[in-house]
Formats: sequence, C-alpha cells, structure tokens
Amino acid sequence: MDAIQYNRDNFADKLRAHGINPTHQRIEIAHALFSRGEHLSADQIMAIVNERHSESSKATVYNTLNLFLEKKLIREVIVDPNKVFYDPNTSPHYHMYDIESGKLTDIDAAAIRVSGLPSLPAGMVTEGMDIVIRVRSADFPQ
Amino acid sequence: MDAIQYNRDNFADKLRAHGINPTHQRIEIAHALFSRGEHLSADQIMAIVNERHSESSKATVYNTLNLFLEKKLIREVIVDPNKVFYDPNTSPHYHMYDIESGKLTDIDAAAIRVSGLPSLPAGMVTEGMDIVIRVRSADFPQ
DNA sequence: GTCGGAATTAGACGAAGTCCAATTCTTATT
DNA sequence: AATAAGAATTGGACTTCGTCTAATTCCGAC
Repeated sequence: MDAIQYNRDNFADKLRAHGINPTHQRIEIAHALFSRGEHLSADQIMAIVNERHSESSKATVYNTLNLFLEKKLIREVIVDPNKVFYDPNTSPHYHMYDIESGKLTDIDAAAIRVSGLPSLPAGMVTEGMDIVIRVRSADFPQ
Repeated sequence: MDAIQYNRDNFADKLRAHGINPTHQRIEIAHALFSRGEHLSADQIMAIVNERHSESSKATVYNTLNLFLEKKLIREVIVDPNKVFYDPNTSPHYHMYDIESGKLTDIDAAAIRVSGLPSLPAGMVTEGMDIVIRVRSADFPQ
C-alpha cells in the first residue's frame, strides 16, 4: 500500500513536470500506462482504471489521453485502422506490428539509419518519422 | 465520350487481370482512384462516384475497396486516426504526411535505404514496412 | 427465356471518439 | 472554516466511420 502510494506520488511529480495538474483520475491513467509500459488503447485503459472501482468516465479517459499527448507525456501510434494506441515510451523508437495478434513491439531508433530521404518542401519542417514493420508468422494465410 | 469508354475498358481489363469480375460499380470506383492517382478516403470516393448520378451505395464502396485490397490492386495507408486512405500506387514507396492539410505525398522507395533493422523473431516474416514522415510548415503552432 | 449464383442495395447496427450542460472538486482568500 | 471561482469530471446524447443483413437486382450459362 505504501509502495503504491509512493508510485502515485511519483506520477504526480511526473505530471507536474509536464505542466499537468495531477488529479486522481489523471494519476490513475498515468499509472495504467507507465507502470505497464505497454501500448494500450483507450478502452483498454478505461478497463484497467475501472477494474476495482469505477474511477473514471469515458469522457475523462479521452480528455486525459489527449491532454497527455498535447503535453508530450505519451505518443500516439497509428497502425490499426480500428483504434489508436497510446505509447508511454517517448524516446525515439519505431514499431513492429504483428498483424495476426495486433501486438506492438518497440524498436530502438538508435540502431536504425535511414538514408536517401528527399529534402523537404520549402518552409516545411519534420515533425517526426514513423516506421512500422508489419510481420506475420510464416504460415499465416496472407 | 470515346476516350472515356476506352479508359473504362482499360479498367475492366485491369480488374480481370487481378481476378476481379468487372462490374459497373467496380469500374467506376477503379476509375475514381486510378484516373486521379491520388490518395482518397472511402467517403471521398463515394462522393466522386456519385457526383453526376447515384452509381454506388456506401456498402458497395466499402465492399469494393476491401476487395481491391485483398486482390492487391490498391494499398491502405493508415496515418490519420479518423480515416483510412486508399492508395492506387502499389509500387514500393513511402509517404510524407502534411499534418496541417492532411495531404499525403509519395516518396519513391528506390532512393531510400534503411539499415540496422533487428532480425525478426523466429517463424516470422515481414509483410511490409511503412514509413511516414510527418511534416508541418515551420510556423505552424505545434 | 429462365435459373442460380454473384453483386448491389437501404438501412439497421456497432464501435470509437467528441460534445455538452450539469455537477463536483480544488484552491485561494478571507 | 466558509465561500466563491475556476478547473475537472460526469452521463449520456451525438457523430462518424465502417460492417452486417436480408431483400432485390443483375448477369451468364444453359
């Protein structure tokens, strides 16, 4: 119990460090994402947060995730047309996506080198580069 | 009129070459995508196809796009959480995405080289790699 | 022509996400 | 400790994208 409290204080500090007012719901949602370190969808997060007691409404989950995005606390991963995944890892990295299971894995960007990129149109700047490697098991019916 | 008829015959052949039975609606949808060569969303395609007369229902547009995907006539581009874009260009290429305007541009894959990719887990094969460069104008409020 | 399978259709449905007006929670001030 | 004001949360209606279904229409083979 003390350990949990300790962790929650950490999350409160983390939120404050990003200019976010730490409320109960926001701490719970941060906890769900960062203690697991996994890519989760909004409905998965809502399920986790409300598992024991009802802690947060759908509106708040979406509000909070969008606030976290805005404040660069998390990233959005768009690989599945049906749902957005939220990624607690904001260090530079790319993704491997298993199209059978829907599982997302990080690939550290440090090892990767991309050459031959075209120069950007005048007045444009790069906001970021996403790389997704789509994989499947060798015998999966394509 | 003759030119249009000629083009439509071409599309019928193209569909047949991919094992697709060319019907009126399918030819219209292929025409919308391939004559423009642009990345279009399902609702844009429906609007184009039904501009003059009602040619195709929503169900048929989605059925047809999924059929084209299955038969590898087109590709799906997932960059915007709100909608899927359909890409008539199936040659190897990546994308530049203007987050302000939503405009998608192709980047030929021939010039690009990616090194340092991790080896795949045993029994897995690569289905494809997507690269998206997100750009914005230098003064766009981030 | 007619029979049967393929294609199309309208509209109901489902899931993800947003919006809104009402309520509750914080916090500063006294 | 009361209060007032702003911030956050809430339920539920709503929107949008896409799928499903059962009925109809189309088309090719005989």
